[in-house]
Amino acid sequence: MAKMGTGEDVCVQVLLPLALPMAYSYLADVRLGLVPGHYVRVPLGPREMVGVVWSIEDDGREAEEQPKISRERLKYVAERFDTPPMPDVQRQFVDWVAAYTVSAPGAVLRMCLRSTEALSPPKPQIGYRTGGVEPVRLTPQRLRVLKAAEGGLLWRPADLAEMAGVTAGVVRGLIEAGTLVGETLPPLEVFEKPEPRAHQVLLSSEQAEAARVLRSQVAARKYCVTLLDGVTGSGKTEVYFEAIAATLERGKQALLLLPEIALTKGFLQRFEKRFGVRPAEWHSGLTASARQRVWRGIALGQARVVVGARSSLFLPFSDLGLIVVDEEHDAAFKQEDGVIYHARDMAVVRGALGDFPVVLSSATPGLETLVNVDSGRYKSVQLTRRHAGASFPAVEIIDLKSDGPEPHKWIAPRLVSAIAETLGNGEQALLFLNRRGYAPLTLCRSCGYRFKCPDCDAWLVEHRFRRQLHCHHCGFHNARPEECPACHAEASLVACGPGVERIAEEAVELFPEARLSILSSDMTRGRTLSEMITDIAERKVDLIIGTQLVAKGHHFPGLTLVGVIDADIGFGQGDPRAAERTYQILRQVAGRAGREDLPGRALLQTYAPEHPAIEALVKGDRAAFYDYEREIRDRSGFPPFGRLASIILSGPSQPGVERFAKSLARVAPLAEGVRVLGPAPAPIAVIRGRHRYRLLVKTKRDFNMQKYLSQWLHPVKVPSNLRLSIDIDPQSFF
DNA sequence: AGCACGCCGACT
DNA sequence: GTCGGCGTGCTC
Repeated sequence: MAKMGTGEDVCVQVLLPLALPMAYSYLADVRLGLVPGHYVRVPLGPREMVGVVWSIEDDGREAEEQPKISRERLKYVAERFDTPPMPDVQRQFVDWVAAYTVSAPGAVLRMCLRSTEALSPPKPQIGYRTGGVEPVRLTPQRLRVLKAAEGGLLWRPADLAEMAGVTAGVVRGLIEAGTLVGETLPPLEVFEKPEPRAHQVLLSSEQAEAARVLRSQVAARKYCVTLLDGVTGSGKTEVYFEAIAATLERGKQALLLLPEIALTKGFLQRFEKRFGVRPAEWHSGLTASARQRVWRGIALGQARVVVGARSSLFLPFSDLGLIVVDEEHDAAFKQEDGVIYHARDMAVVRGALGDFPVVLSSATPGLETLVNVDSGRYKSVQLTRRHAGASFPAVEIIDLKSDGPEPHKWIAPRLVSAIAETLGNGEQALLFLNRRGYAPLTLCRSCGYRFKCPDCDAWLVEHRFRRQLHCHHCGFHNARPEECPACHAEASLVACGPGVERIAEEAVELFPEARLSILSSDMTRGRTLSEMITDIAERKVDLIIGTQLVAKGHHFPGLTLVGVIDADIGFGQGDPRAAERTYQILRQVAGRAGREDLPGRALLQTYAPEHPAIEALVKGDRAAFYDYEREIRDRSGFPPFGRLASIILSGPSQPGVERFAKSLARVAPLAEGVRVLGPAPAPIAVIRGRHRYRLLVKTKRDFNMQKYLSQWLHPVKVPSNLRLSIDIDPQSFF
């Protein structure tokens, strides 16, 4: 339906949600009234696609992106959507993130267009009720449908079919026969406005002061970043809820970012209790229709508060006025594939572009954040006291070198007696081990064969409940064989090391009467997880065995003892970040104990009691740990005192990837204060059959990493069977 | 990201 | 002889 190019057409540059190097030019009738930000449907090769108008030629002068083909050959914009245009600030954000992460703007735009169906108004739903003509034939199935539909209410066909236990065809037949009559249903589920003063809780004086600071920042409507730095159980949530309330009072939208795993029913209920309505939710588990509803609600400004995982940064907020990043240190904020970004850092950028405050909340802030506080870039408010005067649990060490359990056991005698004592008092105990499954490695005693994933460079983890061996890096799993696949010896396979299932097995032997619950992401799915958490909170469980999952802010009032099975996971590889991670998670887990009037204690099993992270936990001296960590990073030039980028190459053949990685390293430009390390096999050298090599670029703090990388990589032709991805600010330093 | 085009092996 | 495997390259 191409029209003739007349003077009535404008040339617009449309960014498409594809990893293309630039926006494409199209013609559009001036009467379409296109402005930058409009969502449009445009032809692309044999198909059509939704994109966003990025710029428009202004009176005679072309926009900076020149079309490479002549104006006569340009195609026409097919449709303009009536959805409000993407705000300028979001387009700036897309460009900024693309430039920072060295990725194509279109690849970032793709994250903004996760629900293209949401661009059109939802089509009205038809509900059906009884009351039409008598059917000619009344089969038993038809009768069941009519019985289900009686009462005069309107039902959707799919629901009717399900209620009557018949197929959709039976319902359709009755509709066609005119027995069921249809009416348009009122649009369901509009977003109710959260009420800032629905239910204010009584804040402690310390909380009130912190809330006052945050409220005044919201009132100032200026960009600033504030670390809400409070020990576990000090009530940070109530404080940032006040900042959200203040934002709502000023008619702005608020975004609360949580690590995906913390987006629980419990948390949403807590929000609902405070604000009277449920917030809009955004995470990977949403259905297509929920996604559509939320996206549209945000674009139209109906949804006022969004609680979401990292991808919610790219939602089309019409009037965003605050971002809160809870558990800001959490590694889950790092997006590891596609456009690689850190949601906490990008939230700060979004705040700067939108000129509004950003709140980072944590009991164990990232070192980067603390250094930004030191330098005055970020402000900080502190909460030092726990609820109702509860103190941080006493942390004690069990030195596994001298006081460890007997061979093939994992719970040391002192921990066993502490658990017995706790359970005897009618209190709850938690055993923490950040390893899923039964055993992280299975080997053959007679020939030494080790079970390894065929597609990854990783041991297979035994899951004894399922009688399977699993790869935790890809979906691979198989049944656990009875005999060794290499030497065929029978009954020679041994499980090495513990996972949570194995700890549970030992705990059952030790405490047969205790009611036990395993909390691990692969054993608890969806609703069951929240049910299990509720069971624990209601004290239907005595002993909890859990992975990382248990560390995330759940409130268990009866829990007074935390035992850490292996406090050393993460040390030893020499990666400075690993020590920080271990410190953060142990501190969080230990903080689960004794939140109310009951004092708590934490026992850490370790081979390295002298490690600064362990010592800091015992002494309760957070500053000592961060001082140590700051010193190490400063001396070695690691972030935040230097910059890092990693270049990951992956491909089907190991020699091919290695050869290209080496050739890439050879052409790295020389520059003052830049070191290119590697290539070395990436931390997990093979994933899903793809071999991975990694180059690490380490520079001084004030260095334009993106410019350097572009100069280096732009002229390079990457073989088409290899993939090159860039990770700016990688989490792991080795 | 799709989707077409194109150049090689095994099938009715 | 064709069907179809997925490598390669283009899309305003």
